This record gives sequence, C-alpha cells and structure tokens, in this order.
Amino acid sequence: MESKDLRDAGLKVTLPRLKILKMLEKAANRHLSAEAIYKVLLEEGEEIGLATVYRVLTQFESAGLIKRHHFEGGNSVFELEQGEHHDHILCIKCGRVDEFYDDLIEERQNKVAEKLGYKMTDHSLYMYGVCPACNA
Amino acid sequence: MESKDLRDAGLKVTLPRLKILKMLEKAANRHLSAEAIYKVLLEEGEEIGLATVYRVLTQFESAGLIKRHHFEGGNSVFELEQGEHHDHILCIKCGRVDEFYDDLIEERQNKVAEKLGYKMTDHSLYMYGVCPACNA
DNA sequence: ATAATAATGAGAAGCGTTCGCATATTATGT
DNA sequence: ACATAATATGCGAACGCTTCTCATTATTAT
Ligand SMILES: [Mn+2]
Ligand SMILES: [Mn+2]
Ligand SMILES: [Zn+2]
Ligand SMILES: [Zn+2]
Repeated sequence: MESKDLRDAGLKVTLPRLKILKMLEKAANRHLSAEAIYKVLLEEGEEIGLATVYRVLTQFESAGLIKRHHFEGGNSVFELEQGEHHDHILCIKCGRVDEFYDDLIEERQNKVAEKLGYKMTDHSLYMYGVCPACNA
Repeated sequence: MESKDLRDAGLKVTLPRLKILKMLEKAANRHLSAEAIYKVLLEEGEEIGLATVYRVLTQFESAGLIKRHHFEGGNSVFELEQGEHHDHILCIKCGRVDEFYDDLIEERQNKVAEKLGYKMTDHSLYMYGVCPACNA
C-alpha cells in the first residue's frame, strides 16, 4: 500500500504523492520524466502543478523511493527503486530503454577506482545505439 | 598550427576560433566549460561573446576537433579530441577529473549491446567518488 | 580592391527546473 | 468531531545554461 511507503519515508500522505507513486508503480514505461507524469495526471483530470511534481520527485529521490537518471538530451527521468542496481542502453531512433547488469563491468569499475585512489560513491553508465526493432 | 586545423575542418579562420582552440590545447585543465573559456578570454582582454563561445564549441564538436561531456550537475565540459577514447572519474568534493581506459569494460559493453541486439554508437561512463587528496 | 559569403557580439528567448508565497490540506491533541 | 499547528499545494515568477535573431563586421574568392 502506497500510504505506508510514504509514511515510512517520513512524508505526509497527500493526493499528489499518492498519484505520482502509483503511476511510477503501474507505468508500462519504467522511466518517466516529470513532464510526462504531469501530463498524464492532467489528462486524468487531476488538479496538479508541475512544480509539485518536481518537488515530490525530488523528495522521493531523497527518501530512496526512486532513482533519477540524466539520459542524453534534456530532461531527467525517474524510475522506482527496486533494490537491484542496473545500467541502461537507449535507442537513439525510438527512445526505447533497456536495462542490464554486468558483474564484470561492476567489478572492473571498482578496480579502476581503487587503482586511482578514489572512494567511489556512484557511477552512471549509459550506452546509446540502434535497437533491434529499429534495425529492420 | 591551429589555422590549418580550422581550414581542414572546413571552418573559416577567425580570431575567436583560434583563441578557443589554442586555449583547449594549452589549458592545464583538459576539461573546460564554455563559461570558463569565456571568462578567461575576457580576462585576457578579448572582445568575445558567450554566444560565440557556445557556437564555436558546437562547431568544433561537429568537426570532430573536441568532445563534449555531460558531467553530473549543470553545464557541459569540452576537451580536445586526441584519438584515444577514455572514460572519467570525478571527485565530488574538489571537482578533480581523472581519466582511465579499461579494455575489459569496453569489451563487456560490446558484448552486452550485442546480446540485446543493439548496434552501439556511443557510450558514456562516469564514476563519482572522493579523490586521494580529499580523503586526507 | 570588390563583392559575396560567413561569423560575430549583444540581447532576447528557450527550456527544464526551482523558488516564493498565499491558500489549501493533513496530522495532532482534545 | 473540532480546533490548531504544521506542512504541502498550485501558480507564476525567476533561475541557469544554452540557443536564436539580427544588425554589424570580418574573411574569403574574384
Ligand atoms: Mn532502469
Ligand atoms: Mn577526458
Ligand atoms: Zn529503437
Ligand atoms: Zn577531490
């Protein structure tokens, strides 16, 4: 239940927060922009402001409920945090996003950071290309 | 000589282009923002507009003379293209940028793209952490 | 030199995002 | 349930980075 998730995160249970969280859980596309979320809510007849969407998403991020990504070209996208880390590959033709996880890449990243004397806190790996469908 | 580089790229040889290219070649910091380049040129007494800096950098990028990076947090940075691809690790405390290249990571990326049926055109890998100096 | 062509600087505009504030909603204690 | 305190909301203005517009100036080809 979404209300519990919000309370656990120390956030008041409000309509905008419930709607946004539900949308991130049910959306066909796992990766949504603030603008996209805002538009869908408007179309569903909600009275919501774009500033609220941004505010709530930032709060969700701080609370660890969602993750923010900076894909190439403009705006941020958000996805539900579901424990397992993964990286992304994007189609430059149709915008499709696929997820992957590669143990060896993760391991080598740690090795590189260690060799350079860094204490790594985060990393982002984005790959860009043409997806199978767009190759036909 | 910079004039030749510009002509080879099909660009007219102008003062702003020469200055910017020279700065990218001589700068202590390999990774410069448009704003940073602009400020230095102003301090050196040049009459230049920020719009020109942005325009020229975009042209250099199209001509393959430089590479643009979108590091976390705000503005793009540019560096001279010198043949060998590399990735970056950034210090979140002092902003230091280190470069690295890992054969195994590159290879695994290709494997991942292949498995997912993508024709990869590009990738960006940024790692974030605390550098050796900032750990002391 | 001249004419044709392209680049420049200045400021306005664009875009995604955040801020400020008066109003509305939620949580708390009775 | 009700009053109260605390917090969140929607709106519009403002922000920071980047691109555009356009009259002026510089570069190239003749
Ligand atoms: Mn994802
Ligand atoms: Mn570099
Ligand atoms: Zn595609
Ligand atoms: Zn550092």
